[in-house]
Amino acid sequence: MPPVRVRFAPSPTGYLHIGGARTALFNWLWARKEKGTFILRIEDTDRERSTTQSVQAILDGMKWLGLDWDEGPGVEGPHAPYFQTQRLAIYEKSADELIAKGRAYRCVCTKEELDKLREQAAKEKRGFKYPGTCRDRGIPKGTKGAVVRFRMPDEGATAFRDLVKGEITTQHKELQDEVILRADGVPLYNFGAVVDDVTMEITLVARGDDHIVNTPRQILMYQALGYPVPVFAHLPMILGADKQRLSKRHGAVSVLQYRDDGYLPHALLNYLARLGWSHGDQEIFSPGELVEKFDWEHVGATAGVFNPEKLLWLDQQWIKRTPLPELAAHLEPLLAARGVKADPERLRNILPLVLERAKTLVEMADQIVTFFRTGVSFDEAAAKKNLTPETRPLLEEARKLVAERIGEGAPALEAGFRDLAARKGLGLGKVAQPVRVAVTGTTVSPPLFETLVLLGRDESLARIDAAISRIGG
RNA sequence: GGCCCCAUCGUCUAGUGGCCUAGGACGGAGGCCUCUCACGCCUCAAACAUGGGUUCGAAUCCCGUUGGGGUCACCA
Repeated sequence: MPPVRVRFAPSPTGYLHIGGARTALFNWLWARKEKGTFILRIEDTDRERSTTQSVQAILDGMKWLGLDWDEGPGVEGPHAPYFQTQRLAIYEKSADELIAKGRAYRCVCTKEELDKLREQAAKEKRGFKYPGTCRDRGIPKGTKGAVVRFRMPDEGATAFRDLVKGEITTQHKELQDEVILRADGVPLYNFGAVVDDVTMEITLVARGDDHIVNTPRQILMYQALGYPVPVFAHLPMILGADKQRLSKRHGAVSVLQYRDDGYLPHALLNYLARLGWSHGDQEIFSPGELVEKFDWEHVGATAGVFNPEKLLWLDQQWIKRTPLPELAAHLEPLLAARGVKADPERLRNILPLVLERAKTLVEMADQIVTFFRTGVSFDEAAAKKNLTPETRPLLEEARKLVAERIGEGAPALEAGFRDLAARKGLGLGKVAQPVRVAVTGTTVSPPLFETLVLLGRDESLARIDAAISRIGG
């Protein structure tokens, strides 16, 4: 068996979206598992819609996810260039070959003429098919405005065995002579993809199942060109909650949006992999495990609904599993955006405290900043309920306790507070809650005693004092 | 509409003819733990779309129906 060569071939007409990312992921996984080659090819033949910003956005998305490519933009390789618009000569040569073989021909029918016929057919509720007007006219190379059409066989059928969908057969009478090369030499999708997959020696094509209809046509082109046909794997669509194909209407669909929303790339990778693929009952997979365990047998054939809540859960799981230094690195830009330049050593001590109660990095950052600021802003409702003349004596005693024993560590502080509560005939919660509000401004926080210790003596006392004076009286 | 694909809890899925009284996960409900919030743990509710076959036996194989999706460009 020849070495595995797979590719992800996005068209740069927007950001890298969830569906594209999953296609890229499955290709990447297969390449890495088989020690093959993963190629990134930019299909920028739609000159109207392709932009360099989109190319950059796709590259950035891939990099953030850790889907590194062995050949493609930036790394090049033996089949460079990897932008289709830079490969025009190759398509022209292939098209000429096809014409010489009688498998394609030049055509001067205008789009306007054809659109008219199409409209007419629609009005009469008939299917439209290119009538083959130019099939045998022998229009020569160089004719102004001439496109190249592929000549589809009139009879018979083409079948292939898809790795996820199984046997798929298409009758040739369903096919029509489609344009493969525009007058300006820019290829259309089916042709460009085939020529590139051939020249780049692609062995397996994994893409969205919206391409199933294209596959028989492409197979016919491989055959006409005299090349071996790769294996195909058509991945089911990703749907929104309304079971419609996932789109902007469904909210966040850009991979980089998830980065900005505080998701870990491993979490998104994990989620995307499990959406359409499974390995028994296992839910959590590191990228390494994915590479090790991925297989086509367990890729499902059913379209899947994107479930943001499960992704959120996975993110939380990955926050808990990510090594602290790595987590700190992910957090750094978020903290910087909040005006905090965190001392690494201190941050490392704080992380374990907030890690358990955050589902995203954004939530974590929001919980961390209080440790690096002086003073606190009070949640009105929390203050009103907990910072009252009744709790003032408690706060004063708590202050004394903190002043005396904070140096002994969190367990000692806790013992002291339990003592205090017992003396007052109260539960620990009754004493701790006002102090929590005093120190954090809210009723929700990491464990109080650890929080105090991490805040340090001076800041803890300052905050308690501020709370007491807020009560006044 | 033609053609193609798909069909297990609300969602992601396990299941490849007997191990299925259909398993896991998210979400939901209840509980335990507890200084708050989380985490964790326990329990519960929740599905084989439908009708025919094939077979000793079907969630698993075949056919129809229904439902959903895709595609019908000089877009990809």
